Amino acid sequence: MRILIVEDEEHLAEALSQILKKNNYSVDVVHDGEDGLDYALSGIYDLLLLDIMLPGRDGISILKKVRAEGMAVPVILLTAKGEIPDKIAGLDHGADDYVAKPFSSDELMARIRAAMRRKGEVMPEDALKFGDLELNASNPKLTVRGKEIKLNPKESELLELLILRKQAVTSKEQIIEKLWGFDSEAEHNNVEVYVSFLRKKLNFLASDTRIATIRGVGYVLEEGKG
Amino acid sequence: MRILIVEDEEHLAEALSQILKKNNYSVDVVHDGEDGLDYALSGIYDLLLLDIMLPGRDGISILKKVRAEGMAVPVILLTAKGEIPDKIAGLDHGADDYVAKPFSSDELMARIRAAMRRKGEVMPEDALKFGDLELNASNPKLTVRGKEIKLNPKESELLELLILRKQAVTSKEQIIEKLWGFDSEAEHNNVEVYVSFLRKKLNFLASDTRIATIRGVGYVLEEGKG
DNA sequence: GACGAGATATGAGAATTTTGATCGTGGAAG
DNA sequence: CTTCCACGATCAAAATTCTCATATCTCGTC
Repeated sequence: MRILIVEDEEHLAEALSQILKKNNYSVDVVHDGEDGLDYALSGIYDLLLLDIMLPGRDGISILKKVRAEGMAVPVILLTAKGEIPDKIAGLDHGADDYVAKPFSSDELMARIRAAMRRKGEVMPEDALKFGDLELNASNPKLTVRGKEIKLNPKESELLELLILRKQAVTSKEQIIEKLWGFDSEAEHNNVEVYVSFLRKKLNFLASDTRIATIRGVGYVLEEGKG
Repeated sequence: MRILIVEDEEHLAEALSQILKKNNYSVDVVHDGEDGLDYALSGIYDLLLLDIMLPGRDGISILKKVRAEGMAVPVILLTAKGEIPDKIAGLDHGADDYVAKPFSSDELMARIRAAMRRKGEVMPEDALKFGDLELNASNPKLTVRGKEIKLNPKESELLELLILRKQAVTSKEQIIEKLWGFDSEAEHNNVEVYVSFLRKKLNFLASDTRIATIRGVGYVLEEGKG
């Protein structure tokens, strides 16, 4: 995945580059609009990150040219506060999203993923499996040998976490961080409640897989009967 | 709020500094352990962000010295992956938290807020006010001239957003970003529903303040009768 | 083996959030 | 001045999440 950043503020460009590299993207940075257009038209990028205000040629102009060339590459515009009117113009010209400065790296990453997703360049998530379980996380439901049942979001996230961690025991703290965010004041009992919900559904599906309690430690998925 | 970063990796230090400044903290950066200790002991910082691996003097050593001086300043340790054992040692020596690299800016900010909260050096959030409204966001309730009513979390976040933005019109998109996260697929109608909830409560409180609809644009708070 | 403390499980109900349907309204188009 | 339609408001019901009380289990201790 290769991303082009066109941004004249050196500091911001550097910060962006760092963030993206940390997330395993290849990054090229260009500081002015004319160069930006040249790079953009090269066609080697999987996503363009364009500042709107730029020396030489503004981001929207780059966007227009790129689209005029028939390129479908996802584009995210960076806008300073108070540039909201530009937002509309940008989206009209085929931007996939805009991000208002200042933004968090999480936000940026999520928007990048979202933009790529929208373009159909999806990262094909394989169904999550463990033993006889098959979890469809996007439209949460759980299947065991053909029989299926709907999960609600929290149940789904919990099961996903347990499946991803395989044999590793997952502590309640870890579960709380994932499901409620580490800031939260969620109680241990909340975890117990959702474990209980899941067990009920596993039972309904007559699954061989169980959620085992490791007293004082956490929970693990276990296959086969005990 | 003044924060000291002791981190030898220039890039990371710069990124951290950016993030913190964006969040309205004053930041000083030091790249080596000995200097770090000197700065830390100056006592002017509200929080220390210490890398564990450092040239000169490691983060845990700095932490120990600081605590030995009787300083209660919140400390967050930065650890590389696989330094988990250090984590325990650090927490034993009086660190308030540790953050494993790589981390998101959101995570860092949240941990910083949490660390400060824990130390009781709370940012005394002045009650949010607008016109005759007084919003207590932590234990969500809304007061108008003595009369008060409980808000649920989403109502409170919505009103908080509207108050913080004062005269500025807030779009539904912005509201969705704040209340549900911009990743979400929440509908515009969700916003309308919560606006409706709030209006009902404003009405109940006989407030002079109204949530005005700017058709096609968003919502604003307005004081006084029309 | 009996006992007690802490940890875990579960059911029921309350609170909150989300969905869907329906009704109203402002403003552009004619 | 009408008509029409996208946008917005509201209500009721469904779904989900959270809370609380109570039951059960595990393990160390006597």
